Amino acid sequence: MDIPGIISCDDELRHWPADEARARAVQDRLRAHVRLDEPGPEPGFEGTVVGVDVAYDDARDVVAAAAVALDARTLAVVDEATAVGPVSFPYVPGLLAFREIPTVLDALARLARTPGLVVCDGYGLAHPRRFGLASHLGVLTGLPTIGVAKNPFTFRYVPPGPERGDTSPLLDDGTPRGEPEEVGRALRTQRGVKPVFVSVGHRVDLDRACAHTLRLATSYRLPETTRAADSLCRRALAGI
DNA sequence: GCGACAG
DNA sequence: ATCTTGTCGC
Repeated sequence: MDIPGIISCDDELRHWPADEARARAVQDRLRAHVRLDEPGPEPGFEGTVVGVDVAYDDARDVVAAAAVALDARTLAVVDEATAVGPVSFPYVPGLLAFREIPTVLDALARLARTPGLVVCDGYGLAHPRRFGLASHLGVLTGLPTIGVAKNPFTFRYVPPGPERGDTSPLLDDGTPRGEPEEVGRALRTQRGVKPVFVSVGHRVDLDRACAHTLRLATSYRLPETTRAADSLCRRALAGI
């Protein structure tokens, strides 16, 4: 596919941080490129919604990434791609992107079409430095991205109502002035089931991020994009 | 210093 | 994320 690339991916990968301090500095630098002023594609837009995910085998130092493209209107799978690579960074809360992004970019590059929206497994704005993996992937590729996570990380939320589509704010209480800040939303995608945690990545607003997530979570708690990508990267890892 | 902590 | 069997339920 064609990567619009707000930031040159190749350049960024050559300068991949060697330690945690440099990784945080990279986040602080790239954060300025996040665009929060665009609504993003409408749910059901003409194009593809792409789910990305990775699976690890730390013992063999291997990470497998998958990108699965669904037709945004019908949710039918129209393309799939995988990539494998070395585990380039340890797991450190707040630095997850450095572990996943290089291989995810390889998988994305193998798709035939440019995604209209990328759905990540994790956070975007809901991050200690407001630059989670969805933001990071968005800035490197220039693509609209959102983050859908299974856990609230360090943030607080009051459980949303019990019905599908009910939401409540995801709050950061650790702000400098002590005033809670909404960094995302808890979204109930199935009646009576634990919510997912949605945050903005790049070039999509929170309302649309939630609308897309709900539309993609047709029958299960998680969006079909995430389910498909999770399944594919596991199969890819098992096949090595 | 201690505990918590997306995947 | 990953280590891991059976088991309860629709």
